[in-house]
Amino acid sequence: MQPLKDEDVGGTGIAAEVGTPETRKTRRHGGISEKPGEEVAESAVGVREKNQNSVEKPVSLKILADYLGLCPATVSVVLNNVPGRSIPAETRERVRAAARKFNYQPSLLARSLRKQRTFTVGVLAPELSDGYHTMVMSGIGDHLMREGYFYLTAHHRHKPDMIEEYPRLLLGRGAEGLIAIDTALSHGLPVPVVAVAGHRKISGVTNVVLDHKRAAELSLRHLYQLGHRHIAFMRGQRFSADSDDRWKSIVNVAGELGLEIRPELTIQLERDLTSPELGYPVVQELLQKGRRFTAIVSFNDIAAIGAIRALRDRNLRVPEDVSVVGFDDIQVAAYHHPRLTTIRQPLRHMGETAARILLQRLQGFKDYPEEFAVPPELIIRETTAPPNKKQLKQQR
Amino acid sequence: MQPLKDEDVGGTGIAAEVGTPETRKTRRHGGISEKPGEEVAESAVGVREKNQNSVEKPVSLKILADYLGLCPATVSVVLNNVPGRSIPAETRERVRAAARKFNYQPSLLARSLRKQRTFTVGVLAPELSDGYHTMVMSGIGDHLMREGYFYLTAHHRHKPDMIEEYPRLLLGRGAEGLIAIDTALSHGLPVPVVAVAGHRKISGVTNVVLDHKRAAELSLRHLYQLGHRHIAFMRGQRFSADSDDRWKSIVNVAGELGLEIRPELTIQLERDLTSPELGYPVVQELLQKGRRFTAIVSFNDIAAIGAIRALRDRNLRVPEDVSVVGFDDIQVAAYHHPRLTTIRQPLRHMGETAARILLQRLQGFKDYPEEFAVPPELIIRETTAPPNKKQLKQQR
DNA sequence: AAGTTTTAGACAAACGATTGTCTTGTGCCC
DNA sequence: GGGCACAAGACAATCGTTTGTCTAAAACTT
Repeated sequence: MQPLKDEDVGGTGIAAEVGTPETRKTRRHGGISEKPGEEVAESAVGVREKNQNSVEKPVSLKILADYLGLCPATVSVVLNNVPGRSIPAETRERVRAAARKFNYQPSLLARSLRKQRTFTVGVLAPELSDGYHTMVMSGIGDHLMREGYFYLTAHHRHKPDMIEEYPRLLLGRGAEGLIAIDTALSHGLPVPVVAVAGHRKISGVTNVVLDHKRAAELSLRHLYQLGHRHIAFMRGQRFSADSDDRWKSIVNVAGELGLEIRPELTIQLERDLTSPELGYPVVQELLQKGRRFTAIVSFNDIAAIGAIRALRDRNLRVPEDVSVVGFDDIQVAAYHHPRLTTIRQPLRHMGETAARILLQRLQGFKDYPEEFAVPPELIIRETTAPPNKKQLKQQR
Repeated sequence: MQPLKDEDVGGTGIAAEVGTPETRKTRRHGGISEKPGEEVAESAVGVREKNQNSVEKPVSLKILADYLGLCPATVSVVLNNVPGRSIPAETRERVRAAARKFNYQPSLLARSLRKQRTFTVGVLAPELSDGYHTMVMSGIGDHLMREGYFYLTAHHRHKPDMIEEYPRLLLGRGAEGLIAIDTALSHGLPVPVVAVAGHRKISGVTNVVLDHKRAAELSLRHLYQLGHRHIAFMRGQRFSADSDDRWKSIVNVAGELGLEIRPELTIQLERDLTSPELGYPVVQELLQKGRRFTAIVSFNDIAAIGAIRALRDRNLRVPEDVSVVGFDDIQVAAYHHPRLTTIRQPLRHMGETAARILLQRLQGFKDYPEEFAVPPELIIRETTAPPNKKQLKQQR
């Protein structure tokens, strides 16, 4: 940091002539001592405010400028390397040294206000605590932070009034764009929006979705090839944006394969749960009613785990008596007993994709796709096997 | 609320004469049509910017003021119900009606700059995707949103330079306080900080921690009472803030019970994983080395699930041959097979507590505790049972 | 009728940056 | 030595609010 000393000397020579000396004399130094050697004294407030250690209260541009005997604009110009301005290298270095010395951090708030850019986006999700949203958020967070963006999170628990209100609040907070996870937006917004697992087509909203057709093909073909013909299906909750698309694809593919979808073997999930309890009572009920089936296509892994528990509790073995296919491939799926056969949604990847598309749109990229489909993957583990002859015989 | 009506009546009579009509006429209307009935016409830009539907570009205070023929300050005063200002009820209503009509949303950015209050806090976590942080975040998010705060999230993957850098960035973004989850802060900050599962004592940082002593008592007593004497222990990863405290408590309680902690039965977790893979290879190794034990005290549920898988893969039954106690009580714990006996950490509650304490401190509450311990709970399920005689006999 | 109080707002100065325009002094050229 | 270009930075407006002060007119007082 010796340059500081040199500059002080040189600076004195030059700067003494710049502006009226009076101007400089009359400038106050905003609380920062001007003698280079002298450190800023901690105000001895005694017991109060003991938590103000290690990082000092932020220094503003103005204070820095006063200290340097420059005007704030010049300091700003130097620190931002604004092109087309002539500032001598010596002054530049002097400014940068001071900025380092006082650990100057520009107020992003003020800068955002001025530039009308916040480098902040809003993320809207129904919940924070379950695996699905969490993985997507993780992908989103990774990408955004890598690109120097921050994000505000809000969750709405599927309540329509909050789904209506939070986007507005987030925009008021300066969010330049929004990512909505599994959220039924009812209309567009004045900023770019990317929806993950959004089902509706809304102008201005890019949908990042799973390729549900392919997913249905993977799971149904798998069961079909194993020999299953009597399959129970779970439909997702109505509030879940994916439910409809996924169901349509299943119906579609079942038709192609010549598989029958029986109403009495179709479970409609209703409860807003993120624990296996979601799948337990509904399968239990199916069994109590004496329904016969050799496989279950679950809406997700969590429900599949609940379903398996319900089967076990009725002394049915998985996969010997009943096969189960999950959906999502959450982390515990591979460590469940038995290991879960499932359709992997590349959730983290979907989150990253959503973030990437949003940032592209923020950078003025106009030619964005209306929909972006991500391919699923069939992960065959231990919960699927050929149907049990005995079970089959009992049917019909 | 009837008083309001009275004012309306009284106000009308007074306010009709106020202000020169000329003043109001000559003001321009800043692009907003002045005829109350006439809606703002969508500028017909054709193909471009089709995403600007439903919510218009934000209207500023100035535009609203111009439209009303008032000055921005007055409008602000009305909308914020600033006390001690005399504005007739008629004008107030006129202002509010206009605000509703144009869906005025104050710029929180500008307001924050002016008031030096952002109602935003920063949340710092190692990861976003695992159950622990997710549950804590969920509690934090709930409380903050309930109180009208927003939060910025950052994750650092335990990298020290990021742990150093992000707090600064978050403060630059206007965070008024910080909640650090499982993060090894090295020093205080110029704002209130609450650490969840932080281990160090740092002035200005309130620690919200689990009562580890109690947790160790619950799990060890339980195993002890069942008859276990040869217990394997997992120590958490060194980067995990909880590891040390938890281990010390275990050592402590083991001493009180007269239980021996054998180095050859102690597993040191090293890998930075959030999947059951964390616990699989380490237990596998223990078994390969031929170590004898009748119970495992796992560092967390995820690792416990991996451990159980490793035991099974060596044809050891849980709990008949080996008992396993987890930690955390994550959602799948109750639905694992067998259902996991574990120590429940009230994670969501801890998150809420952290948020609550932070907000209290932000509101100037000085007398905050340095540490806040939350009691754990023993959840006995199916992975613990009395030790197997045969296993016992083989020992020693 | 003059003085005082109250009312209804306007005015202007912040908050902390960025950026287009102006000023002043210096160096250079012929 | 007069004109010109350029260097170095000051100045001022701006982003959208909030808030303390000020003013003109009206209303009340005696």
